[in-house]
Amino acid sequence: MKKINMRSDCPVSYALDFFVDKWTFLVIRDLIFEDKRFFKDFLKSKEKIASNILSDRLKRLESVGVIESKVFEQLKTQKEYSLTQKGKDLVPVLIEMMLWSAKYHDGLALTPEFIHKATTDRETVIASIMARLG
Amino acid sequence: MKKINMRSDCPVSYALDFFVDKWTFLVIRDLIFEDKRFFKDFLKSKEKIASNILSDRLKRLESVGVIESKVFEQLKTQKEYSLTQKGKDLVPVLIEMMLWSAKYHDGLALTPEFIHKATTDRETVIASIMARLG
DNA sequence: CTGTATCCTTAGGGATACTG
DNA sequence: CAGTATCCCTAAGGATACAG
Repeated sequence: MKKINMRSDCPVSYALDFFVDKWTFLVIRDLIFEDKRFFKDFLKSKEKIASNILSDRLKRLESVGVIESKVFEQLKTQKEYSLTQKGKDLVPVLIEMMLWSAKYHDGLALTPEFIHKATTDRETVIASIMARLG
Repeated sequence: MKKINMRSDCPVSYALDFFVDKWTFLVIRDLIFEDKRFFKDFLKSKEKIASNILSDRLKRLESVGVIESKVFEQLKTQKEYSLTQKGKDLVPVLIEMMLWSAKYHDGLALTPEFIHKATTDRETVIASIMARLG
């Protein structure tokens, strides 16, 4: 499992050490915006994560307390993943990343409505996402 | 030079493709919070970036329009690096990363005052950083 | 379906010597 | 001092087969 080496006490560096890889944040994105909960759901994301990598990242995210998993009651062979509070608190980071990307690159999958709303009424947008996540 | 492969039209993925490496964001951090401007300044940051990597990242950041460089008039052998608007617009992303890190990890180099101020009066904090950057 | 294991390739990056 | 070039090593991660 990918392990974290803390390079300094800088809070930026700390965050980077956590998510500087190609996949961690995409799994979190899927949990926040795509309502994905099962292994197979994450596998289907358009960036095409390999199953071994997904397995590794889910384990690591759980080990650092960003997600949690429980047996899915309707079908005991499946595990259901969800965000912890620590994970939900990444919403503002995601939002800022998205707004920056949208500002400087055309053709990304973001509606003008969302961009406008998130820019002018950021707190409300974040609050409503948080509410949806429970 | 490290090249960017865009994996999808997702704005999160887009941002990740840009800064998913150990150094890019630290260079930006140094420009925003440490007022570093010269090659040797970045070399001195506590995470100890190697000169070849720094060289690569500065070139790439300039090529994607996040920083710009100009000959330093007082000493023509030096180049002075600074953030473009696109670079300055990363301030909110940095701030959110820092707050998340501070919330979930003790001992990071952030004052409680800053954390409090940035949490309760985010817009003002961002505005004052932006103002300082010019 | 949920993962795990294996194999293999490549990219990232550390160390360091070097040039203008 | 500002960078560049080289060498080399390791870790990240694709492909894929497989197990419960």
